[in-house]
Amino acid sequence: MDVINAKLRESSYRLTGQRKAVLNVMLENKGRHLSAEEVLWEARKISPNIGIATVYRTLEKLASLEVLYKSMFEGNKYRYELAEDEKHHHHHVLCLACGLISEVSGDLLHELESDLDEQGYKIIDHELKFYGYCPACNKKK
Amino acid sequence: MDVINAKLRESSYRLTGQRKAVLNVMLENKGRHLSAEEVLWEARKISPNIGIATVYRTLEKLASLEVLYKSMFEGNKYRYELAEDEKHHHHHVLCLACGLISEVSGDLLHELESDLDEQGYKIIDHELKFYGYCPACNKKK
DNA sequence: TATAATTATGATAATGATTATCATTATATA
DNA sequence: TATATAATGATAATCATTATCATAATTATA
Ligand SMILES: [Mn+2]
Ligand SMILES: [Mn+2]
Ligand SMILES: [Zn+2]
Ligand SMILES: [Zn+2]
Repeated sequence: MDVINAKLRESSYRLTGQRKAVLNVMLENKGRHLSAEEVLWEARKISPNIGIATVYRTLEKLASLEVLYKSMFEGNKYRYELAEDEKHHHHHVLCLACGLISEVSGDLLHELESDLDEQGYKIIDHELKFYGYCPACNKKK
Repeated sequence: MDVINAKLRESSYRLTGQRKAVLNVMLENKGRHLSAEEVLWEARKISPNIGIATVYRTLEKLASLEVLYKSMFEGNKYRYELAEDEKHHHHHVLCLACGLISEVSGDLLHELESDLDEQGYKIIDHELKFYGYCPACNKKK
């Protein structure tokens, strides 16, 4: 939280009531992947008049500061999650039955990346998503 | 092409002029990743009155038959490519400078998948995207 | 063949997430 | 306090995709 505050100040972003609200929502949902709309409903419990535009703006700012990660899940909707610097670069498993999003921290992709390096590519980032059934849904069948 | 025809017949889909046009476009662009809009323009050279709805419908059908692969690239737009069964499950490298989409056929992800298997997951599919600079753009800097 | 049933098409409206606009308000600075 | 700057919320615009629906083409049936 102090780190986040520092990042905001560095970029001369004011920590307004609305931004505090959005931040609180994300902090209280550590580990969850929320859509802008979901953040809006939660944030309105703290800052009742906050508008969707401000939510989008704040989420974008926080993502650009790497306080949040932004990722597309349903194919037409972004979701945001708190970036915990420990598992900096993690990946996702999506359950095709219940929609559960779980995480994979292992990262054996560096071998592929170094292959690409040798071919002349400069790889900056990668994103991996597994699709399948979570343990609970897998048992039910 | 015979295979595709067979697949269509199996599903009792008529191979209409419009569908032939869309198919031709995809066949003549083997290896490229086209948006629905791009397919529309090309298809109109063959079937001038074809509408965007028919293009979407046809692309969806062909994707469900696994004749095409469908994948999101720009974050808000799907692209379709001919599914060549050789490199069945390939992955993508996106150049952040010129937008070039190249492909990675290596697949070291099975280790991650088997980890998940042991945890009770049933993995059906996965999608990996690298973001970075292609060799050409990488040199220019 | 004539007719009925099915499937496909194209124009256009609707949808839904995101972005842009703009007048108003809050905050910081001189 | 006056003034510049940043932030906000309502709402319109955008853009890809999907739904609707009347019409046309194809196939099955009598
Ligand atoms: Mn995550
Ligand atoms: Mn490809
Ligand atoms: Zn599940
Ligand atoms: Zn490039």
